[in-house]
Amino acid sequence: MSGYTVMNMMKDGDGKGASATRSAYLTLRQMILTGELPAGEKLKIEQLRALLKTGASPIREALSLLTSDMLVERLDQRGFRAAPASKANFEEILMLRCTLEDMALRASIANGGTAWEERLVLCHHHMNRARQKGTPEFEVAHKTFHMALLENSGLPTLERYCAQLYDLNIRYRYLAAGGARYQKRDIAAEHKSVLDAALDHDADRASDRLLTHYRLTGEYLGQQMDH
Amino acid sequence: MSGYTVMNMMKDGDGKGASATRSAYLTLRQMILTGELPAGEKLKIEQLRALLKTGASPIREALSLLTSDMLVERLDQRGFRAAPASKANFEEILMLRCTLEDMALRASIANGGTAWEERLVLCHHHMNRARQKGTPEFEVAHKTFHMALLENSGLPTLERYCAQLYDLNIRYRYLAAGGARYQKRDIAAEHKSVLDAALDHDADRASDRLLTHYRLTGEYLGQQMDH
DNA sequence: GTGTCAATAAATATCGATATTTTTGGGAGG
DNA sequence: CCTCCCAAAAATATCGATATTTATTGACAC
Repeated sequence: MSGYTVMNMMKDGDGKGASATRSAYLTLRQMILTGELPAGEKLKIEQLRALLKTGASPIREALSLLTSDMLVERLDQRGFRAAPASKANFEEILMLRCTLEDMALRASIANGGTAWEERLVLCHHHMNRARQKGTPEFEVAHKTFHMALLENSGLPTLERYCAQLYDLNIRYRYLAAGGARYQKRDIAAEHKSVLDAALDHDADRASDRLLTHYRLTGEYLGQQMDH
Repeated sequence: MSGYTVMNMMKDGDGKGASATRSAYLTLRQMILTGELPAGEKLKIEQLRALLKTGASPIREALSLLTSDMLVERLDQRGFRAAPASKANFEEILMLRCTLEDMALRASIANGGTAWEERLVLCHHHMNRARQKGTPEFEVAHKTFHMALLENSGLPTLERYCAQLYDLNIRYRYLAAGGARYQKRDIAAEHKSVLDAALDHDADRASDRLLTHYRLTGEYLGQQMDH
């Protein structure tokens, strides 16, 4: 799954050796997710070209790709802007996540398999380790764990939607709280209970724990957004 | 909602007066949906550039945009290809459509409103009229009607997913049957019963009729795909 | 035969310059 | 004082050429 050679290592990762388009895509994506490029802001090609030190073509292409992720809007002949944010949008995303992840998680559990279970355990372990290391590492591990829960569903389109919605939700975490500040809740315990239920093949319990996890976070963020 | 002037009329429609990117986007999209560009086929820039008589930049950007619709895959540093098709993908799409359209339709009905109901009646009428006119007109009107059912949900992200999945499904209609050939079923009656249930604010009945409509079509197409 | 490697051919990706379009701002006319 | 319209400025969109990268081919060694 991750057999790197010196040569193709240049094309993965965070984009240092990748194509200019991919590099720009990853950078801009991060900037929008973290709010460094605020919601609704006009994205001027020239400005971004200077910022990323690359030509206009990679920028334009990256912005077109970000349209897939609903992080950028394209206004024909009038350039691009960072997708606007609103509480209504936030709540829609939360609702969709609950519906779609429920479906994906149940399918994953139904498919089962030891390979998947082991991957799950490993991702969970990595996530806990990453908590000590720092925020960016934890963010990555957190997403990996959540996606691993769903990635046994055999439903790639559904998984894609879930990944998209996950990112959109992260964006609201930054917009609302200015970062990945967590609350008093015992997030680790919530994750553990989802993991345990999944390993027990208890779809109802796993789904319930997962959705509760999302709804609690959603409630917290919703409050933050009201100031 | 559709206040045209001579000036901005140039930027809508099928792309004659629109930007080269938009024009290329619409053309390529149609070609992929109808199978003129077969599933899985390599999409060479030079070849498309010659075909659409435009530069490489609009082509590349259009292909990047088609990535949003899951109609094109991007292989970093190796160009683009039309998204592959499979029966598994077809069935996933059918399943997702049923789940998501059910949700959207119920939300639309819950919101209600005479404006929406009138729009529905009108779209249904246009669709019936278009049946006489010919296939392309009917295709447009058919999609418009189906989307109108959902476009009162107040859930734009969900609507977007539904529209995407609708297109992906259309593609399988062309792949399986070589066109919009309909079967012996009385499609018109199926549409009418969805419309009536929606106008009655009977969400359960409307959803049942709509999903039955999809599943019957899905069954038929599934058979076609087995040869 | 068969596999490897280098040279060649093909295709992609990117740049820099230019054409087009939208936006802005400052009068003239009402 | 407000509105409309035209010119200037800014920004987008597009082109054509070039640099990079990947795919292909054929010779050579094993």
